[in-house]
Amino acid sequence: MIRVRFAPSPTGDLHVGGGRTALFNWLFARKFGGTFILRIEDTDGARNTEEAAQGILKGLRWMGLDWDEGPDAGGSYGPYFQSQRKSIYDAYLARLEADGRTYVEDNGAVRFKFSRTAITVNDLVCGDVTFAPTEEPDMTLRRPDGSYIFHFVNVVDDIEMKMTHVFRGEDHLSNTWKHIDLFNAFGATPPTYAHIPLILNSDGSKMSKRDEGSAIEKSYMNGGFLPDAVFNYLCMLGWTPRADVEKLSREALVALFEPSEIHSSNARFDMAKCSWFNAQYLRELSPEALFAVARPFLEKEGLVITDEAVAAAAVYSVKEKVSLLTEIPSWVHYFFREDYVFEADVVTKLKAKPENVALLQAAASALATQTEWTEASVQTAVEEAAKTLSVKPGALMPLLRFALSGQSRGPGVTTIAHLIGQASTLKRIERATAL
RNA sequence: GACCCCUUCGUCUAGCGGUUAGGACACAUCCCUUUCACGGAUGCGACACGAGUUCGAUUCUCGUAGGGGUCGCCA
Repeated sequence: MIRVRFAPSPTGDLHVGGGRTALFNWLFARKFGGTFILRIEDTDGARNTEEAAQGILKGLRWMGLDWDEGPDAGGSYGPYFQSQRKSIYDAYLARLEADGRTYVEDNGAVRFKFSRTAITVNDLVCGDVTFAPTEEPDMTLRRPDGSYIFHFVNVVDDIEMKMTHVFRGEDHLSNTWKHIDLFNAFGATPPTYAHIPLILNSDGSKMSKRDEGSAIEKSYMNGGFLPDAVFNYLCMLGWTPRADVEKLSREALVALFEPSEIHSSNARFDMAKCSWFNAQYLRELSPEALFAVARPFLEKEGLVITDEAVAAAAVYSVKEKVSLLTEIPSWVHYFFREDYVFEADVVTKLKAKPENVALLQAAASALATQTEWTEASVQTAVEEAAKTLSVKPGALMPLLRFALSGQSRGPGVTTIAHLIGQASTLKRIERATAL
């Protein structure tokens, strides 16, 4: 039975690297019917916070990485907060002490006597990596205040929680021999490791908090991304599924996941490609689904939604023009208010030719006579007006767009007119001619 | 400083001794088009360097350079 875990330390927001580590563990568990455990490594009381822990859970849930054991999920190997497992660590430390593998410093810190033998890490990604007998000082297991150090609790919990595989960042590879030394000291079999490459900034430097795309909540949840898109993109960073396309569903990704295919070289983060994935997922959303995810971003920009059907249709009309949900408000704001601002170049274009006012008034006259108000009837009215004026409809459409939206880009003019209604359409044209 | 991992277009990558070195994103051009987009087509563009091994190296070996990581009483 496969058991894997994601073991974050709640010192800050969920990082994109952590999110991907959790993602690979999750894929592995789901593919092989294993158990995905979430363990909070909060042994450093000075740096850990409850908010950070909650933030991590929130981020994981948003990404759709559900855990089978852990906080809020329970399980037979809890508690899943290391801060609540002190008695277990005390018992394990006692075993080491009984075997003469530890010694106490003057100030009370407890150290582990390394075996100082060559240790080989059999890694699913990096292959066999052998570390020569170490010359490093013995490592500390317990601080003078009685609290435990990461390496120790990490190993003890992996033994206690019966982990079979450990997918973690490559930054841990250099320390893995220490963990194996500990497993050996306990007479336990180490799990199979898979150290995944790190995610770097676009310039190749180390990605850390504050860098673009580094924080799940700030960059993605609040940045207008869809969970599926982020999930898909992160999979492509360090792993190439054997498929002929890159856009793949969660189900497909789970089915395709193969640990040995994970790359061993670091990957640079590319926000443009991540956004491209988002655009792809955005476009396949239904009007209702798109409106549901876009709504918070609309309201955040102060747009007041009075008619949900119209609002949903308005949002849907621009779905192929945006990549991120955060871009939607600027594309649809005029659907929600009459006092929209005319963009500078629009005003310029409207005033460029004196006859524009007459053209708009002619269009308004034709529009005013329509007894039913559909996209087709709007189209008909504009064509009639154009015919009367001996111009092409194409000469009228841009002007109407400027008048109805104050912008030079957007959905089809007939779509805009239909959605805002006949009265508003006529009022907006009048307002534009008065500029 | 020591040790570990890594190195194909700008980016993510395919490739597992013989290929016109393929794809995706980005970028450029064209088509479509009432705008902006979408979509379609085309183009631009890479094997870090140096030795070996071999009939033949992007591919195997070694070295160099470069990037990343670890060496905490952080995780």
